[in-house]
Amino acid sequence: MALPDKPALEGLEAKWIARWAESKVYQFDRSRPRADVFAIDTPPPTVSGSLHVGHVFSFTHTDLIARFQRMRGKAVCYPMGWDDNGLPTERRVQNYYGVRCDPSLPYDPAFTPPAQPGKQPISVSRPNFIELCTRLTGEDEKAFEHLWTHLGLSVDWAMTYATIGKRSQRVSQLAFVNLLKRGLAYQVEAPTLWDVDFKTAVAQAELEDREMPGAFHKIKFVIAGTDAAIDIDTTRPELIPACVALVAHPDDERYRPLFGKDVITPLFGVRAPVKAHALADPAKGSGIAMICTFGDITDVTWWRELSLPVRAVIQADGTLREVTWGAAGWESVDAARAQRYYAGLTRLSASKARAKIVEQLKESGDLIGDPRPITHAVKFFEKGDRPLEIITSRQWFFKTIEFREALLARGRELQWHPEYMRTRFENWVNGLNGDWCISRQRFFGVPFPVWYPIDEKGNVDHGRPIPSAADRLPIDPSTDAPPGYRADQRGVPGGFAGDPDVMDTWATSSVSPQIVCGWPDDPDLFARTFPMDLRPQAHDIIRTWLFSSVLRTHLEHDSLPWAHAAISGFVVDPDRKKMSKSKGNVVTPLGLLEEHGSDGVRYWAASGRPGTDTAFDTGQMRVGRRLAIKILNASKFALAPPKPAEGTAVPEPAKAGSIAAPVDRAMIRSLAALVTEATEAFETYDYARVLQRTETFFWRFCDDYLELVKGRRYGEQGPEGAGSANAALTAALSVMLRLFAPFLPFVTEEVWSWWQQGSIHTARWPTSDELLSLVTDNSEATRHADARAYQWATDVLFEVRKQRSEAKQPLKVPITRVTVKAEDAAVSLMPIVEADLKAALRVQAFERTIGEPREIVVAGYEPAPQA
RNA sequence: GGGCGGUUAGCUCAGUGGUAGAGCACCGGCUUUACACGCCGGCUGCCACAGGUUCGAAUCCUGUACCGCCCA
Repeated sequence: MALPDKPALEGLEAKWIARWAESKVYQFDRSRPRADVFAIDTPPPTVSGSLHVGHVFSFTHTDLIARFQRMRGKAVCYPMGWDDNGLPTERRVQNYYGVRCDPSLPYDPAFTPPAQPGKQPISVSRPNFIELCTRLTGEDEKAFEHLWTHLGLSVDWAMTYATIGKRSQRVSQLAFVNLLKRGLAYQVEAPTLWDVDFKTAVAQAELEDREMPGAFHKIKFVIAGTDAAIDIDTTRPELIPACVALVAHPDDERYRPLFGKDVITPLFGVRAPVKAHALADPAKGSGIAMICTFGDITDVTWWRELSLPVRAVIQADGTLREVTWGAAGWESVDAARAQRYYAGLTRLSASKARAKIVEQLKESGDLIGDPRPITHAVKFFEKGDRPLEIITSRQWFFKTIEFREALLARGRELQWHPEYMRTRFENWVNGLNGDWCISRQRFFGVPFPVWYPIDEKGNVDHGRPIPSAADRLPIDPSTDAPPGYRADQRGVPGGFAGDPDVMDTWATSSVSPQIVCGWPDDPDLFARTFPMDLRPQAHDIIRTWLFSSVLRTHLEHDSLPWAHAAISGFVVDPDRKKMSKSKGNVVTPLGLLEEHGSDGVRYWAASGRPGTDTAFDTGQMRVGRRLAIKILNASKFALAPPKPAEGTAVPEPAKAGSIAAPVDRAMIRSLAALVTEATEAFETYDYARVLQRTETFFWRFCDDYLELVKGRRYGEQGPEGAGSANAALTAALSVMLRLFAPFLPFVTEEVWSWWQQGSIHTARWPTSDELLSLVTDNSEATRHADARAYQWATDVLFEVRKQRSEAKQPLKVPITRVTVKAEDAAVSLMPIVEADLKAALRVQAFERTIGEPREIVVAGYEPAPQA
């Protein structure tokens, strides 16, 4: 193959993306045994979102490892998944098409969405809605795949899965049915974290604290049977009608006398006991708190541990329900008065009810002073807009809490990169306060493969769920009938009802290893890939994806899902802030790839070690691009035919023992040391070091070594010197290209194709042995002597260059004489390197004397010819 | 409130006990037949702060400050 006259980066992506796809270089060879396989549990990106630089950053890291392992000879199982399941897709579909899902409507096969979303959303049936979700995610997936291939991810696209796909549904439902059989999945009516806008349950893992303005309201509670009163500070006075008790710390002297007594709630006149519990914080407000049904998570704990009654007022849409005061459970010392006050609150949202009740409390004289503004942490659904409420409802749960110790042990068993990320996991596991709620009141998700019998009176019997048979999965209980029933028995007395909910998206993505590895339908694939080798992901989803995956595999397979977890950092602004959504979207990843080249962008991404937040820096991308160009040009030079007259033939690979010149041997040996270092660093996921060391070596190689051998390689010192130099050049180039290949897959593949067979990405990772076998003499004494000679040559090179630069002499002007004074050991090296130095520096003569200190002096330049 | 990381040149970052480093930026010089997306050279530092250990500390220990994050 010919060397290009003027090599360039332009067009390399398009050229190699097509050829790699054609030749299937990244195809997973599933005939290989487990020991030869490296399996990666790639994070499935949310296709309804947009890919941003953070994705490019972290997915590049995974690709570096995948490419390294492939070159080490592993069959790399590197799939891509699409997370199209769940709320983000529903929201996007609603906005994109201007529709909303109404599960009560029948399917309309003729429905087509309007070209432009209208002002009023169109109501569509659940099957129609799901069709739109599928359609839009299909388009999104294409755009994502285009970006990933453009970035050069070495994914086996034949293995792609989607979290809403048939196979994912089957695995997800099957795993659920297994846990149900073992009693590890259960359904219960219990207080649940609830988003009032989305009207869905959410899990602890989806919570976030937000600092919000609020106010302490000091409210008077009369002690029953006395005229005395105590003051309660609360931020949620609207929950006074839901108050079931007061609570203070058992050691709190101020309130100890009240324990066991009752108080009467203001406005509503409800008798409520005063209880003691260690979770009451004496320093918060007045030190005694209302327990309501339910104001926050602590209320739930108190309710459970103190065996308190339920008096819930907030309903699923976030408004206050209707209450008949005086009825059972709503007893009041003055029901008429309670009813009068409560009438003003009914059907108000929590925040409006708060304003209203404050007026009422002022009027009744039960509010002491003015509300005192504070800011406090309020729990939100991470995707929500209003504070979470706690609503009692029927939900499915996976048992989690009883496995706390086992999960911590799994966390210790897992190899984390970096190590300290394990702490995040442990913090989270130790802070778990309940089992994992997996029901979501959504539409586009994996349904629960469960039905319920309807009794003769038409009541749904949730106590006797009918799970699907495993071999029928996946099923949809809203269209399929349970075993032993006919389809027309749906919703009628004596018939059945399908579970209306879908699973938490993490309940599906947490079985991604099982989905990818073929569990349980392809035991051969499973045996070759599971447990997997690597889970790469960002640190913000340790508590969700990593945690839930470890839990699911622990429960299903009693093992870890993977041996290693590599946790990438975030991309941050130069001012250390997390790249904001708006900012991240301004720089489109595809634009970056086009502007700086995929190799350039990957170079920047590869500088971020695992766990380290990395500044978005187009300067580094430009540096990467320049490196790629330098590789093209240096390769062209290194591969140039030894005698230009011989045309365009590229040299043969170097043969054993063909490198004999001391300078060449020294260069090859230091490259061998680099290979050892790089391999070790890669094995410990320190890819950033591999790139940095290789780059430094390569640049020195170009600036010093290439310059030193420029004359010799063309035969100025005879055929032996030329042979050694050319053998060293090709051997070094071959190794450096392979070291760079995981980072700069396009430019290295291009250069490789000039003179090698096959793809560099399936070439053998370099070893120090392959380099050392090429040099003639590796005895201890020779190694030292060669290293000293090379060092001495570069010392002289630097010194003469410096003097030329200071003298402002053009490089083409020959230096007539350089005097060298140095210790004997150095001067005696001159015969070895003098010819190389003369050629590299355009020095006509060296004059050497023994003495110290060292002095290297340029004695004169050839006078410029008169113009 | 508890914890984890970080703080090194103007910027981005290497550097785990032995004379402070790289790239970018900046300044000066140079069209050298691989490369001007280049080459040669130069400038740049109380290694956040305060103590301690040590012959010796950017590096180990203690504390403080600030930045980011996790958990409660």
